[in-house]
Amino acid sequence: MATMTTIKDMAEVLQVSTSTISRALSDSPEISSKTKERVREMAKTLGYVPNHYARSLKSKTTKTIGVVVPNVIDDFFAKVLHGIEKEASKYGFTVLITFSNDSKKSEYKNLLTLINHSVDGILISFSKEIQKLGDYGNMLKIMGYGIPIVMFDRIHKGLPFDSVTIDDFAGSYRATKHLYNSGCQRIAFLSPISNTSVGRSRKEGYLSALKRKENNSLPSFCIEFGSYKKFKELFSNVLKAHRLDGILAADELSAIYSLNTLQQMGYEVPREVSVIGFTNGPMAQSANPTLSVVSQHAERVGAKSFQVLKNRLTNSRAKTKNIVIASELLLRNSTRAMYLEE
Amino acid sequence: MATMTTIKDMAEVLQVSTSTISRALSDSPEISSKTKERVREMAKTLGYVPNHYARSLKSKTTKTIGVVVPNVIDDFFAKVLHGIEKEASKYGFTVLITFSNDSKKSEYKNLLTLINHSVDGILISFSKEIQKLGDYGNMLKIMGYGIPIVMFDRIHKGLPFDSVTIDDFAGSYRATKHLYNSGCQRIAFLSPISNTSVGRSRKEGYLSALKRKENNSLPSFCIEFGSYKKFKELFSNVLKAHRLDGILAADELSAIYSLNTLQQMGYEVPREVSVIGFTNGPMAQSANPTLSVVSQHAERVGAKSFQVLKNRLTNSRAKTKNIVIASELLLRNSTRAMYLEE
DNA sequence: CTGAAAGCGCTTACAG
DNA sequence: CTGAAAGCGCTTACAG
Repeated sequence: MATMTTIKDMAEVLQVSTSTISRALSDSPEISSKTKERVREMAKTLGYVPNHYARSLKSKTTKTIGVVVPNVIDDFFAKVLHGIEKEASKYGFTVLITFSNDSKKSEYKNLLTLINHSVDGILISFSKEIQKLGDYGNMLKIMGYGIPIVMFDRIHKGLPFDSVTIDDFAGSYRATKHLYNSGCQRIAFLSPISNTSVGRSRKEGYLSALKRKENNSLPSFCIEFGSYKKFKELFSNVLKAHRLDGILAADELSAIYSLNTLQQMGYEVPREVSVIGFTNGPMAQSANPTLSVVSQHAERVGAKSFQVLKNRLTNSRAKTKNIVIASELLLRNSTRAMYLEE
Repeated sequence: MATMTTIKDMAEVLQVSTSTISRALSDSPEISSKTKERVREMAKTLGYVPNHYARSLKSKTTKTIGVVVPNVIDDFFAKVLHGIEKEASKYGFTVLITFSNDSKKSEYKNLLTLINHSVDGILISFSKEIQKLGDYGNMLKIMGYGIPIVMFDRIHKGLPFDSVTIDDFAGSYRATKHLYNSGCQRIAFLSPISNTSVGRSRKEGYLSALKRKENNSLPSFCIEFGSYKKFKELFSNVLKAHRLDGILAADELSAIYSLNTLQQMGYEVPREVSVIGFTNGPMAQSANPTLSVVSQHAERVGAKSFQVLKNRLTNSRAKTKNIVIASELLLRNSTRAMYLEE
């Protein structure tokens, strides 16, 4: 901890009370402008920085929020974080970021850490583990502290918190529809996140689109896996067995991996097989051919999440809100031109 | 801020003093095990979480460190952050992360925010702006607070802080050497970070390798740019004008972009042009052909940085340390097999 | 083994 | 316009 000049130090030097210093610093109308001037100057030359802890101990508010996020390696989360930070700093809020690494235990530990750092509120996107187990007992305990919480992306509807998500169902539905409208007949869904709320919605959107196809419904092929270890083998087997001609991937990595695998196996993309992936990340943009994606507007998700939390802070009894950010289908070169108009 | 049970609440319930509660909680040998037992149980049922702020106000130490990093979108920084967080949590430290977005002003603002959050120490990787200007006056002011600081990756040697970097010069030297040993004669260096300490070392490593080639020295082509906007145009012009046959890129994006541009222009990689990039990120791994890279072991850089800071915390007067983490040349398919042994 | 008291750095109602 | 005093939630030397 740094050696800091305190209000008391300044009071001694200027021969006034600490109350006066405190008030002058917060620009209270009770203080004469002469005094304010002197105090400010002193503060500047001494490099005074208010002690955030002492202040919040009194004021019961810290202008600090906490974030619990699965990781920062995924482009989506990295961008969300950027969005949160940018928006928060506009309002003078500091952001404490923690990573759950998709583990329920460290997620809970992080939550507690944030609470004992007296954050004013918390933004959370749940770990794979808690979403898989579906056991939100930890969150009930956390609720006992009465701290405002906003869920984003990976959420749980059973919890009475505000939420910010993208329209995963609709995004997936739209992408699937685009695939068959451009001629695909045997479309597979790839997902390493089948146990998350997000993964489930995307799967439903995919299945739903296949069922609702006007004339005849199309067969579905769900390829779900826990890790990328055996991805290539798994994917190429299904590919050959069912002569797939369209791929919808629930995340960036599986989109890229499927694209690479297809090419290595000698398939031409998009002439023989079309590919659409979720997340408009750097890999999608630099792939060859460039990848058509469902863009999630991650920064906007972050910014919006902060706004919702901020509103919750000032109005704790408002009805809970569930914000949905529209995703966008960005067509690039891994999909064919359309055969039918939507 | 959450409504929390305090030590005082528990003292009332159990009819003992706050001192006893405090001591019981910190497992002081002075307290009977019976009392400890009762207190712990009570703490558990009441969901007691110690107020970190109050504690640090007394103890003058917070077990919290701050990080100032340019961004979290670059794979390198994301991984460093993971490394820091992982290592810090081993020792019960909390990590406050802030982003400078490569701006000198917000970098300074972040530093001050961290200090008034009473972090025990700070880890920093400088913004492009401060490195370009070379004006570290802000850091001198920060030094006035006497807070331990460790620089990582983008550092400034004139400052009396510990540092952790990778061997940028050697990594670049080795990569360049590999390029000409595998037959490249006209090797260019691509850099969007020419103004950073890291960028400068990599450039020197490249130039140095070209000069020291045994028989005859090779021509150098430095392509430096501030943004990727006109990358393609700039790059393809130099490429054609000088018939380049080898590329060393100082970051992941320019490596990928150059690879893509080469292919779009009809060059075969690596038969006609070889490419090596810095950063072993997801793009490099998923590129087609897979990209040979200088891997920076980013997580290790993060973990090591935390360790150095932690040591500094306990021994403030030790000689400053400059740790260098060895980089590694990972050969994949964007470079040819060797002609000459190194 | 336990308690009363002081103090960390601030803010703010109360008094003048 | 300014000051003395109490208190936020904790820790710890001092006393018993």
